Amino acid sequence: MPKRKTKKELLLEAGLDLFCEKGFEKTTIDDIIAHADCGKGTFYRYFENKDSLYAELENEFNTLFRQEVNKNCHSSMGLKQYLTAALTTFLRVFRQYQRLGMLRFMREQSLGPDLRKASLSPIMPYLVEMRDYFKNAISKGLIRHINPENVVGLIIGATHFFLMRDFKLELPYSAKDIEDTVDIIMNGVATP
Amino acid sequence: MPKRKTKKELLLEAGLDLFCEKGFEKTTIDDIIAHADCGKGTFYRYFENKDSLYAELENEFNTLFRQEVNKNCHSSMGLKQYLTAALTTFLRVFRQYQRLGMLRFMREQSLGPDLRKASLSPIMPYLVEMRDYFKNAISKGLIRHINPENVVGLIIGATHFFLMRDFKLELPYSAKDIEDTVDIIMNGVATP
Amino acid sequence: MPKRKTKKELLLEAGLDLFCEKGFEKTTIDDIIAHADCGKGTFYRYFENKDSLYAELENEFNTLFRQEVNKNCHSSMGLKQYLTAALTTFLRVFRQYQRLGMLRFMREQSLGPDLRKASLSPIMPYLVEMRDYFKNAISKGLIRHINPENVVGLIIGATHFFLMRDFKLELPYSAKDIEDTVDIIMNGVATP
Amino acid sequence: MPKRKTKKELLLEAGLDLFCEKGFEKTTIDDIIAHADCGKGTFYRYFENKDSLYAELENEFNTLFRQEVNKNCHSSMGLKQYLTAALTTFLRVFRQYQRLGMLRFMREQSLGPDLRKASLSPIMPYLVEMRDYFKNAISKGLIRHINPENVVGLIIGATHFFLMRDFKLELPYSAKDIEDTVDIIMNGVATP
DNA sequence: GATGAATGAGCATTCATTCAT
DNA sequence: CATGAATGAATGCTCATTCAT
Repeated sequence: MPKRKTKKELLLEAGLDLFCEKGFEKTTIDDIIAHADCGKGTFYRYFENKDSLYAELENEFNTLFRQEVNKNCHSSMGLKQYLTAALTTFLRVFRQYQRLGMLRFMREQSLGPDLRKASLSPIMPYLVEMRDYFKNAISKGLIRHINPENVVGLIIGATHFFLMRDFKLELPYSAKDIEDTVDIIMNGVATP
Repeated sequence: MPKRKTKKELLLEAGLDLFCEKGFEKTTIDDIIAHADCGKGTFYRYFENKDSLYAELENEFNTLFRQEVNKNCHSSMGLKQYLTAALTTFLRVFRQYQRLGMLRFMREQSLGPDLRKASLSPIMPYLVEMRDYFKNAISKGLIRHINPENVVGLIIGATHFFLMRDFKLELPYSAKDIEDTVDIIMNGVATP
Repeated sequence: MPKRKTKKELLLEAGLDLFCEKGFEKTTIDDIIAHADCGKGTFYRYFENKDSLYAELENEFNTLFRQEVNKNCHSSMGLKQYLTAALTTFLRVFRQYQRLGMLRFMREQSLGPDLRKASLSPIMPYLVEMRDYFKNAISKGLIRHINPENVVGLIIGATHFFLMRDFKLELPYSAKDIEDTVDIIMNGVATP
Repeated sequence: MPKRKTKKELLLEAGLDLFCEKGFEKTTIDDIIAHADCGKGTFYRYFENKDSLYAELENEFNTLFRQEVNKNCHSSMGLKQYLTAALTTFLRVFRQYQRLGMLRFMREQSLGPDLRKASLSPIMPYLVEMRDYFKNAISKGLIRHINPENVVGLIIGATHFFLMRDFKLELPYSAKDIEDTVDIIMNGVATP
């Protein structure tokens, strides 16, 4: 028995749809309530304003992201396995909840420096964990002496590249692309 | 003898400053003319609207980007040299004209799919050239058989990562970071 | 118990008053809302723009005009009676709802040919009916063989003259004027 | 040898063209100078503002009107001849200089009562003369005892009707229409 | 004379927010 | 709980007018 959606859920969904479709700034509250098929007063019953609806959407995303990373990336994994898991998870979460991921991405561009830093904080722990994985791998002799942050950078960067290429050119990434990327990061491109 | 700036130049500068400071949507034309110290009519003498001022700024950026890439990255370069030149140039252009670079980046998030594709086109030639460089390098036996697009992806991705880290956390990249990144792409992280 | 006027009614009235007083073009929406004592948003809740408020006023006028003509002019009337009824009705409607009548008149001068033709269409049926009355009167031998359209022309023309004289010189027409005019149309000015 | 048009003449012509095409209010000074192919300063050298350009156009029209009436309508004429001449002249002047005639007509609708009266004054002398012709005709026994103003009214009204029908429906009047109208005014429509 | 860059008052329109029902 | 009429500050844009060259 599919539970009937509450007005609040309808509004959140409408906000997500419209923010993604037309951008945050260009979406009006009138748009949202029309999409959610409810009155203006109802919007203000559940949300203080557009920003606060956005904040709730972002919370949802952060929760999902955390769950997925916890489930898939462990410090006990081998290097190749870990790299693959991290890249795969990042890509999957951003794609599976694509609209939320994009939304977060778009939104934070228009914030001032302080808000921008704040918006990073729920993501940071995972990046720190990742860095620690590589730091650890260096001390174990699994990888060469390289600033571990730059390894993280390549993974994040590759994620960004694949998503952007998909977003802008509608060219989705394949399993082979991930494999290739992990291969480059592990072994480099140069012929031995 | 410092040439007196024209009203149009003042407006372009004001637009750039403010778009970067407060975002495109939140910058009003009143803001721009106050910053440029001129009347409202003057704005509309030179620009049809805010979008058209933005478009001129973007043209400026594309021109600068093209010039820098042409000057610094040549197909005759060796692999290491090329990777370093590409990464350095990308980073420098985006940073030197940082506000323009960021602006372009921010702005395109709020466009529909078609405009998004269009906004890519002036950048594409350089990405294609880069891919061709790697394709060529494979046939010469300089690098292993890897989809050259994924190599491009790592360079673009790394650029993005360094800029974002700077933008969001105010942690600028160093020459060592670039060296590290080139090293990883060439030789991989794994111990031999 | 005088029913309270709705905001929309107040706006329509204010529009009518002001269009007549200062002309359509010179009346601003600020004028209208000040006159109607309501906020700017309220105007845009009920009307898309000034033109659409005007269109509603014109509809009102056309409805009133139709009702009056239907009530007062019948094909069964004798010639003198019909001429008097037509002239009287036209004059009364335009005067009773004087401001609306004048307004329509003023407004249509500034329209392009197509809109001008369109603006005629709700009036045309009554002119056609009138022409048919005279056509019929000719075949019955009541009036001489004269292009019936020219008879209609004289009635419309006389209406226009009386209204303009009133409007411009503040010299209203009298019952005697109507009688005279009907007399001329029936019997001519020449001595027998 | 066709003299080259002066800038002022070009501006007057442009004003006339555009006022007629788009109405007085909707014509901007920018439109006018573009049409006349001259600079903005030049407009203000010759005219104080749009109204003063209009006033010059109206003067032109009044002069033409006066000349034509003086040439064609004389108190020595017989009744039929006079009626025909008056109607013909009015129609011809308004049509021949159609745009000027229409323009005057359109413009005066948007004036306040005082300006409206003022705008009548250059026309009034001819209407007064006409009334005097009929007053005189009554005393000579040429026409019946009828308020002469109402006869004038029918002539002016018929003029208006023919011009409006042409303007709105693009149905121009014929010589037969004029003949008919004169016939009605002289002899009435009723069968003897 | 002729020009057009610069101006800003004025106007239409949008949209977040409030509040009585 | 839910609604939507009412609001007005904020914003984009137009256009008559001025004035230095």
